[in-house]
Amino acid sequence: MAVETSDKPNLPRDFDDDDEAPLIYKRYSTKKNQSHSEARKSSSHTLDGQSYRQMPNAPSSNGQTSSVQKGNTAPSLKPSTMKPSVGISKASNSVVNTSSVKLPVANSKSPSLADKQKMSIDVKVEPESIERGGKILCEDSEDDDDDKPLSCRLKNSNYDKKVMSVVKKSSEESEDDDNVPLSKKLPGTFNLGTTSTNHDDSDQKKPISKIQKERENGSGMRNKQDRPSPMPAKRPLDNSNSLQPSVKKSKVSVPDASIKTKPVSEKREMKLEDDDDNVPISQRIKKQAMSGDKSSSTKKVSAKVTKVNKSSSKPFKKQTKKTVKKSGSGSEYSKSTKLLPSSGDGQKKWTTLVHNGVIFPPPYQRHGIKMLFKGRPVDLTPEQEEVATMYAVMRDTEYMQKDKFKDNFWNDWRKLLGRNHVIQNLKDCDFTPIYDWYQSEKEKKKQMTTEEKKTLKEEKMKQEEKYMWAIVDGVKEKVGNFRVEPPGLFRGRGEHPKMGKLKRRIRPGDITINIGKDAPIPECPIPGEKWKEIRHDNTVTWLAYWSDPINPKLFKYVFLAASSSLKGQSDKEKYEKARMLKDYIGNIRSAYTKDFNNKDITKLQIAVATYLIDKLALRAGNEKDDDEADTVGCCTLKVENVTREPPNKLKFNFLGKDSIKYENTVEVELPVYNAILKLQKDKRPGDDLFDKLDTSKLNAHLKELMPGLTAKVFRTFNASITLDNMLNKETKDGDVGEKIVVYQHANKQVAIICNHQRSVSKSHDAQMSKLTEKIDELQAVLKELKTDLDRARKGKPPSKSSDGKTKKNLTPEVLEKKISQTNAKIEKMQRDMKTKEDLKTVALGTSKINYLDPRITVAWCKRHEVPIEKIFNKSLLAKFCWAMDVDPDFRF
DNA sequence: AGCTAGACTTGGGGTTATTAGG
DNA sequence: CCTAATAACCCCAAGTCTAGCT
Repeated sequence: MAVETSDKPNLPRDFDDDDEAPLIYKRYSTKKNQSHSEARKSSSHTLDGQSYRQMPNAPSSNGQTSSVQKGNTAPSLKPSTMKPSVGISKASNSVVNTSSVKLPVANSKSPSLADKQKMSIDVKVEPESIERGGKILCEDSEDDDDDKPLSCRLKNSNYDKKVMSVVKKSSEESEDDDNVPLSKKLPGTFNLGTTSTNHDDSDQKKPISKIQKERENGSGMRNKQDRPSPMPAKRPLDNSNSLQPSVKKSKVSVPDASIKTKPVSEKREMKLEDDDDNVPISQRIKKQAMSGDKSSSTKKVSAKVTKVNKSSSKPFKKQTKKTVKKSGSGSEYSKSTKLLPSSGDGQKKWTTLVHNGVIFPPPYQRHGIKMLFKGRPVDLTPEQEEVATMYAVMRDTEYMQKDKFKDNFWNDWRKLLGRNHVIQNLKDCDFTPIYDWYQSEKEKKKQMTTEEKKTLKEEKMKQEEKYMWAIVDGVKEKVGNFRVEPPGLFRGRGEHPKMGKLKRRIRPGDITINIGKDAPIPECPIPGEKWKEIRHDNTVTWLAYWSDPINPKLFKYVFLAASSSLKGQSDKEKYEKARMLKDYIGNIRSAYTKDFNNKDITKLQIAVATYLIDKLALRAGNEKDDDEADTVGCCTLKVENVTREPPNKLKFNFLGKDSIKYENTVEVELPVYNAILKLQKDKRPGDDLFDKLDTSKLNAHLKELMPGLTAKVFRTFNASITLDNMLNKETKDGDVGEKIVVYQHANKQVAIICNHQRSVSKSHDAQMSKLTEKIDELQAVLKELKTDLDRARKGKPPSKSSDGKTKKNLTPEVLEKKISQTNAKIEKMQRDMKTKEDLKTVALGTSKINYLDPRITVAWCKRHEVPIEKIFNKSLLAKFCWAMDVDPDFRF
């Protein structure tokens, strides 16, 4: 279905954009999907249909894959495991991965989990695969799906149904292909996965059959497309949309195949995940064994191991992810899923990369409002005025109370003013006129009609549209931050030594662009200027960078958005690593526990530090320069940050990342308490608690315990395992609302563990007292109702209301009902107040975004029929599209 | 072995959009 | 419908960690 439409296509390119543009325009969802798919790959549209078909095939594929299955019932895929072998020959790796096929048994097609699995499984995998069937299907079946809650989709039943229906259709269209192909397909896909990156080479090397498949799948198409992209600069985007047709034509050979049948879409290896989970065990075992050896063995050995992992990890990339998206709508979520190109090779992050560079903030427009110096208006040049305005506008912030801020500002501003300027100090400056002007501008903006605002917004959109997308390996992906940071006064957090300094304007000459070799170089948007440098480095993911004007040693990067395949993949790898820790944590804990008494002071410090990182989820604590705020993490804790409270408690008090205060008193095992005592002895308050330790030593040690293990993995691990445990322990039967409360409660525990705080909103107190007031009012009402009830029972008329009016004569029954209603209202308000007070300093969002494996949440939602969108907002859904088809039984 | 540049993740706050309350 | 509260999203600072160099 979709396919057909896609072909039609003529959807204006705009549409495509829209589609992708996530959120905003859903309406086109259907189309979008199509377009979307198209965009991703030329072949894609056709593919969609195919993909469905594949599903059916899946079973057959399974058969093929059976070998895989043999390996482990569970999934085979775990690339990671494979890695070792991989290390040997990268190419092979990829292939292996592809096998992703996991599978499920070939059970019947009954819709159930099996189907789902199949879906995911399915297939073939091509690296480039596009979207996953599941979503697509859904969309196809119902355009409106977009609007519908994901939950529906997620739910097995729905999902299955859709799938099935789709399948049928697909099958009807071209069953044969599916069936036959599988065997062939599988291999082919695999290869693709690996080779996908180098089309040319791969083709040559690949077996013919594989190649054919590729073409059929469309992957081949994709490649082709990619190549073309190089040509025109902008075209790429458009191309993606329109391309297919053109492509087909252009590409002679391909077209037919793609168009016609074959479909096989590329599917992704979605299932990989599941497989991984399952599979992993075996792998894990292996790993453990290895690790064990390592630990015992010399460091060298361990080191080697680590490397292996890394290499292996890379292969992961291939796996695809799946996308949730629905289809077209993919627009909303990520778009494609594609797989990752990176093949086994070590570092390659992409093969083709096309984008339009970055957009600059508009030039300064002078307002001409004169500030005062010693009460007299002062003339300023536009440059001077711009900086004065930056300062004037910050009048209401806390920075204005800080001398450091003012000093730094004055130093930089004075350079612009010059020594002999009328303005000789900051103290006698009066920025009020500028401040007032700014306030009135703000007010004007506010007063604009919604219509005007809308127009303005659309104009901006139009301007920025071309910068919002990049095409990575033929797939259109959202760019994260394509806007160059505007000039301003540096707002460092905490007592930052550089606060208030002028962050100068960034110009094209500051910016290095990274782009595919064949891609058109983005036109410099500022006439007469040019980019600093153009690079074609496919071992990194950034599209552009410039050096931070405040600290030239630092870079500011432009990356793809969180919803992109590239980011999704690394996100998934992060969680897989954390899950791996689950298998090692027992040994790690017993190992450090033993070392609490170690005579070797370095070992003792490592043990205690690891304990704190594990138990308290502290950050590693890198060394910091003097020109940064003075904050600490585990390795940089000072003696004064830890207070012993006999007999066995430790009180922590320090400023962590972002100068957020960490205050916590915890009971610890006696050996730890004593170790701290020992570490503090003979040291001054400002000395390092762990004077023999730094993050590199600590991480080096951790890597001996588990491949790839670093300090931050513990945070991810503890956060996710906590969520998983709490959800599974506390979820009871009940309505959705109650289940959500359970989720939020678990989420809150995680936030507390990670010390994710937020500042109390300015209006918090006001809001609380307002609530209290309302409760009081209700209490009064309640009292009155009770009085009236008494009177009514005695046949007396109601009491006079407070304002003296007479009330209606109500029956006791009615009054009783009102009383219970009021009581319920009061209780609810009290509960709300409690949660509000409870959460006033806790930020739930950070852990959701960074620490909680989304698969835990998705699986839980599926199991308990909670619509996923009740937990994840649109951004999160897009970011976690790779996790959406997780098996409901998934456990972290 | 230690150092540093580089690259990428994590984080809170401010702003804007959406929903709730009246 | 209008205002207030809440949620979503953007911004960019501040961490972590790796790799390559000496």
